[in-house]
Amino acid sequence: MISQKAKYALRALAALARARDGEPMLISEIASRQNIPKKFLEQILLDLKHHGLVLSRRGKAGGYTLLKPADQITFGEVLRIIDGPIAPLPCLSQTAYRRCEDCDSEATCEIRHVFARVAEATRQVLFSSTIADTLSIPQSIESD
Amino acid sequence: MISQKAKYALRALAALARARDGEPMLISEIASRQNIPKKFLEQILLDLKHHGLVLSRRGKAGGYTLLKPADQITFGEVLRIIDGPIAPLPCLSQTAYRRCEDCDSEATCEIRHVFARVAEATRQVLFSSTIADTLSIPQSIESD
DNA sequence: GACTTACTCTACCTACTAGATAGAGTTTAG
DNA sequence: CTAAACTCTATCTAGTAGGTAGAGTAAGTC
Repeated sequence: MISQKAKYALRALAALARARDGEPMLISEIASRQNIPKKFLEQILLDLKHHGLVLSRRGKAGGYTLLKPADQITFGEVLRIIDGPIAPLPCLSQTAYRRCEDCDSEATCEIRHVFARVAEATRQVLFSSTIADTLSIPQSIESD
Repeated sequence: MISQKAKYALRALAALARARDGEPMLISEIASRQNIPKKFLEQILLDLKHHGLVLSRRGKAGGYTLLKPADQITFGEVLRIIDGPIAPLPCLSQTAYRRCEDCDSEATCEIRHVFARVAEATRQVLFSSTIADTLSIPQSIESD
């Protein structure tokens, strides 16, 4: 299961991708549109900003905008920022490799092979899916 | 990431699959061979027993044995028992479906599609891999 | 240049879970 | 009847998820 935080992050980016060109979007607007606790969303957006996915402006007429085109932000990179490694075992992570403490050796680990295939399959989907893909989902009509 | 507990469970089953035909294997033997805390392993095996994967005998000459052939125990079913749902979102779980609280509707959820593909890809691997697959991994030689 | 709006940052809180440990109880073989 | 071995319930500790609070800072606007 991915975390609630990761879901919020992806949905927030999806909301930004729908924003009219270049117009910054308020945290509070994203929060209400996407049903995300505002103060929690602040943290998430800040995190995404620190990782170069979005850009912010303070003060009046401030808000957030995407820093990269939506089709260049993959689900995989967002999940890595928010939830950490994609791999199901630490010894299979590309970005945060760690030896399994209790494992004698990776060559003789009986379960590593299977999970390597899981990791590969998962990455295949996550890094070929982008925020742009969320734009094709019809949104419920809401009075403006 | 899968839990440590799930790793232990899979490795314990792998150990049982290597046991000489029908011979029950002691918890303590599995624990020492696989480097698993014994008391923790007890709980895990008990859990697997309650789910019909293994069989136990108490008393002298007791121990654990597989209840099904190794090639009929999939990684997926073990993970479900120990870690719960395979799906990355509650609304995509086959065995523990739950609506996402913060989601307006599943039809308009912008991220569900992508994770449905992740779930499918993951299941494909996990339910086609069995404990029998672990038998092909060479084990380090250890003096008996 | 004060006011207001809106992002920024740090701290904190509560409930839950992972990962384990402890120990009394029960079954079986011999 | 006793020793071996599984069974069950309780408990513990550290860490994390998910969220809240509030003071601080920057960017307009009148």
